[in-house]
Amino acid sequence: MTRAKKTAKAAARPRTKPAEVRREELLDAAERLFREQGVAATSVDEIVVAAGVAKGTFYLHFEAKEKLLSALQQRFVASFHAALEAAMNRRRAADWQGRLHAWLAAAVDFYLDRTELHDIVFHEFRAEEGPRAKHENPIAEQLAELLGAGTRAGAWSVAVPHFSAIALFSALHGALDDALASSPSARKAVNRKQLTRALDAFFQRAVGLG
Amino acid sequence: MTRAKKTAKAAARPRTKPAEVRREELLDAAERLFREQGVAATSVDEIVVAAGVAKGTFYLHFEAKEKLLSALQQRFVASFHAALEAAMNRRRAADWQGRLHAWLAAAVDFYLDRTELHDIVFHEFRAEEGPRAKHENPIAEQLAELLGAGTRAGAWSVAVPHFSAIALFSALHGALDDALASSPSARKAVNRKQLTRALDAFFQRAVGLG
Amino acid sequence: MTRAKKTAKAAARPRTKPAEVRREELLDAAERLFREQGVAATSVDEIVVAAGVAKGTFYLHFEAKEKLLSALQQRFVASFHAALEAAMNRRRAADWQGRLHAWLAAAVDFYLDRTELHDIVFHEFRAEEGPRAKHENPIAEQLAELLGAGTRAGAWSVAVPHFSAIALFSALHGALDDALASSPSARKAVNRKQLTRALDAFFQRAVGLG
Amino acid sequence: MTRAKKTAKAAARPRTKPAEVRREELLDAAERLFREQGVAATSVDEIVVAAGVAKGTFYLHFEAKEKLLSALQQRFVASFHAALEAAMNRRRAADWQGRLHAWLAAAVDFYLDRTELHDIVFHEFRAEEGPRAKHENPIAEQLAELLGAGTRAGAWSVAVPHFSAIALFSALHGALDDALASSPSARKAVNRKQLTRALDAFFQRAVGLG
DNA sequence: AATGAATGAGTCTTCATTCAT
DNA sequence: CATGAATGAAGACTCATTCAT
Repeated sequence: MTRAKKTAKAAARPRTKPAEVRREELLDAAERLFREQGVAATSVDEIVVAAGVAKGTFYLHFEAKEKLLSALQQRFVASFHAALEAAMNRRRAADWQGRLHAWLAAAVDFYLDRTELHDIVFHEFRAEEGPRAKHENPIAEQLAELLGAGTRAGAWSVAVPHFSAIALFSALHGALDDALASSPSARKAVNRKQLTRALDAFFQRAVGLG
Repeated sequence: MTRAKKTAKAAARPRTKPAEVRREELLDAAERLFREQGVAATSVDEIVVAAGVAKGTFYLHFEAKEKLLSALQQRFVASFHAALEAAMNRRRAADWQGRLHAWLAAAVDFYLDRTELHDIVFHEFRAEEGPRAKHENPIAEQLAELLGAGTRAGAWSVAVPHFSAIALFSALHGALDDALASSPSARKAVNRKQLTRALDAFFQRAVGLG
Repeated sequence: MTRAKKTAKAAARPRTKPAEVRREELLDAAERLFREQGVAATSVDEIVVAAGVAKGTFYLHFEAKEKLLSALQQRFVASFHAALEAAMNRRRAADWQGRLHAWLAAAVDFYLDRTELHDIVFHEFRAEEGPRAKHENPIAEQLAELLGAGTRAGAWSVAVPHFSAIALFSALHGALDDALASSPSARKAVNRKQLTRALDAFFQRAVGLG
Repeated sequence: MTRAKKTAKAAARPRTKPAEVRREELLDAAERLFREQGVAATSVDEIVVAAGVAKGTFYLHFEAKEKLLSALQQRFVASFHAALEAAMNRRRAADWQGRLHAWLAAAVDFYLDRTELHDIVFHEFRAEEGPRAKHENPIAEQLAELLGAGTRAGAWSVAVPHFSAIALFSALHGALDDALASSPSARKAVNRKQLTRALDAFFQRAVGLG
């Protein structure tokens, strides 16, 4: 009840910003820190300092640290999804193989360019809504749709698109992780061409074109 | 709590045990707790209580909580590995398809019967020797060997066994996770038969037999 | 949340009200919340939401949360005082015993009907102007006047009215608290008749009529 | 998981003490601080500093700050009770009036010598076990027993000892509070003799000897 | 080998109050 | 009169690890 004291500090600050902007700034700051040090190792304190706001402001925009993580996850998935969609749409609608390849290539790129965030957002996140909440992986669903449509169009044959999509998405993920783990520090040195080619072959076989 | 009341309580306790035994007991206690509540939610305190030893004893056997987790991981992987090996060896050496199927079926069983531990040991574990330590996944390597040998024997054709093994292992893992996430609470109700069949088909295609 | 969406919502609201009205609304909202959850557990935020005003408006009417509590106290005491005055005045001026009894009976009723508020306003309030500010208890003073007047009129004998009033007021308060604490949940089940009779006897003796 | 750093500090400290001693030290430190600044204004941090232990040690002995307060309450009540018992027992068993007077005089003394603690322990304490937990006031019960025994012995007449005891205890409490509040800062200047005499008279009438 | 009292840095979260609009 | 985004000090509590016995 007695918190009246204050210390005059920074002079000119644009005190108030649209909620969306502030929220995004917080998200950006957190993303960077999470990338650099991991989620658990990053405190709310660090986030607010990085975002240039007071502690309380954080809780004005996120109920808890965990909710920020969820938001980050959604943001990441949404942009991943959009990138893949865009890549696919650069091919003709009827070019099924082209679309599949485009999807794959874009996924490899996106993943390799955002490794840490990907991990953070998908692995380091547990808790909330009990164990094993269906993440409702929209990326895999996107692939499933492609697989289903291609099958219906006679471009290839996939019996259970959802299943194959999940399996392929996981395979992709695993292969990339492995490649990353193998190239010690020169993370960027991973041979994308080669990797993409191998995955392409794997996908081809999976859709029955091997 | 007073120094004097020491003799009265629990007279006959085998105060000191061989290091290996104690270590194993700690591992067991931790495994159970991790399974029940997750790693982060389990404190060293709870572990020692469950193992019936004093706090300090923990640090006699493990440098840190993290090391216990590594040990648990190794223990898990080793038994997983052994189970798969055994399953494969129940087939004739020349029965490549049989061995592949046996490996897969055993993996599905092992995984579904030990879900939480698997997660804990593979997902919830980060840190230690920087990000992305090569997990040196022995399970995938085991599969890689099978794939390689089968290829050399002309049973199927897999160009880069290590790559395919990682991809298939990941696909397996992802498919199981997805299945588990979809069957709300009836976790055990996952249709193993059906799942195994789908995975079998996926594996077949992957090795070029689709 | 965006600046633009301001006109759409709740069209006709009487944005500005006379200070007194707003103040009273804030007091009402706070009273309800304090009753339901206690003072400490009620935040200014909750109060303004309940009163339907903005945070800043609170501080337009009260210097601090503490001041609101004081105001609530005064309001409570004033209405308590008025209720007792009214009850007494329903008896003839010369009917001293009747007036004393009326005072007592009204006090019991008022107290039992407003237990939580009473507590909040009298117990849960500390701080402000150092410890032990003279509460300037007007209720006790009202009783003191009655005791003094009755003594001067020869209806009974009380040597030091202020002292006896304080003591009797406290006794009343204590007895009611005890009765309330004893009747677990059926707070309203307290036997008012019986309690009033016992207090009556106690008061009689205290004024020398036992 | 990474809290290994340490700063060498104070050299010779008697690190470990019997739990009871530590607990008592914590209680003492808290009592002093509570007296000086009030319960709410005293942080656990301050308490541990005053007690010369680390933060964690506090929680080794008390589940929460609130529990410390309960413990303090019990300690206070117990010593209050004992002081009154001792005072009474300095009179002959048959000297009922003497015992009643002794109880009263001792209560006045104890109270006036420990005002702040008394307040803290009885007022500033709320919460826990729902509102209005029966404090099971042992002091009042002690008085009730005396009143009952005296009545049975024919020394005076009190119809419902428990009721009268509560009322008298409250009257005592209220009168002392009022006296304290009236003597602005010279708290110790309260005229004990006079106060005790007035209370004595009040008690006399209450037991039917007025 | 074993003990367990002690440590203390670190974490998240709350909330009364201010002030630019 | 009114708003509500922003503040930031303060608080309670946790827990991996150490070390004297």
